[in-house]
Amino acid sequence: MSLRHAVLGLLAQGPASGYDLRKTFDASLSNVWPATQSQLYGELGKLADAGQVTVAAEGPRGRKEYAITDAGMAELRHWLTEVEPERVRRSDMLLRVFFLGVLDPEDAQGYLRRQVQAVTAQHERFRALADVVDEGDDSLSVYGRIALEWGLRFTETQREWARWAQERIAREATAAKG
Amino acid sequence: MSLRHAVLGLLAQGPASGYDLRKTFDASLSNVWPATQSQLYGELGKLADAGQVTVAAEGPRGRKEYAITDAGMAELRHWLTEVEPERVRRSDMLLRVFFLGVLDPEDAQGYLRRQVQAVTAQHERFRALADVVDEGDDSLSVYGRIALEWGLRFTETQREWARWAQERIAREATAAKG
DNA sequence: GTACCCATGTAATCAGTTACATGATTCC
DNA sequence: GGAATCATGTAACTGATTACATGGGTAC
Repeated sequence: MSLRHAVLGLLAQGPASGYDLRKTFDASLSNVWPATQSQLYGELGKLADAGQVTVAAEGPRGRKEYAITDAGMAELRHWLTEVEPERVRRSDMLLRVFFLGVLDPEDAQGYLRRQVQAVTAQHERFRALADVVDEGDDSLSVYGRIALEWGLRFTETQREWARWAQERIAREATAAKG
Repeated sequence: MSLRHAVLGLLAQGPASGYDLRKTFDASLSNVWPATQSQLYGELGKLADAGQVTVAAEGPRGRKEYAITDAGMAELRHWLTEVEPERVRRSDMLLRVFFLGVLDPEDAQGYLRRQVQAVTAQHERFRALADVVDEGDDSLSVYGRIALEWGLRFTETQREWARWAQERIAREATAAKG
């Protein structure tokens, strides 16, 4: 049910069309909540039916500009302050870790080595993004920067963990041989 | 498509029934890949149709014990070594952060304070789990412990981040007033 | 006039959740 | 005999992904 709130949150910053929202999603929200074009248009329709957004203006090429209503703002605030975030997060990266025992130790270490590389690359992408976001002073930039800081710290932690895990498996393998 | 591989991974440790798998999921895999009973039985049926598992034995009460086949092991190894894990992870906790600007600073800080509490509680649960897992010496315990270490480090990082974010918002609010 | 971007929508499919439905066996 | 546990399955619904389909406006 979070896509609905993501849309409300973006419309709380100002009116926008489905097309505008898609670009904002791709640019800033895609790291925490990806959404496809068809999902967005569908959700806007449902929100309009529920009275949480309205078509504020129509433009060329059938463009519909949506605005959040009072009911929509109330729902957004409710979600922000009263609804507890999901604590379980699916991770197929960690799921694989449970089963590394079916590989020989070299391949298990290879898996973790690739994770170090991948997460390092992602850290660099976040770093580059931070430079851009630091320019902005709108609400989405200010709080987007805080979310991005999470990404920077998270990728750093994950890199250290993957290195630690690699070593632990190496020691495990040596102990088994000797 | 990861549930399929989670099931293969568990059956790689030894034969089991759908009922057994459900218990193992609840006990160890639920933190990285939750699955419901109905999903499990459905997936076992599909895997059997695909020839990646077989019914190795039947027991009382209609119990079917499944075993992984060579084709299933090949698929599992392929998934572990060749398929890149998803890098995007949905987080409604972080999604909310983007929109904290619609709240007044006190409520925004309240949100982050609650996250500190929630993640601290989860850290403690992981710590308790670690004591239990450290006892086991089977493959799932050894690698499960490595996954758990990720959880311990991740929750620690998240707690520090949430504290930092709280302070940053406090400073932001003071600067806006002054 | 043609290529590119703006702009919206539908259909099919898949994964995951919740609820329902049923019955056998074991323990006391 | 009754409760708890073992054990499997189906149905309805929701959310997300992929692909398809269409057409208007703008810049050159």
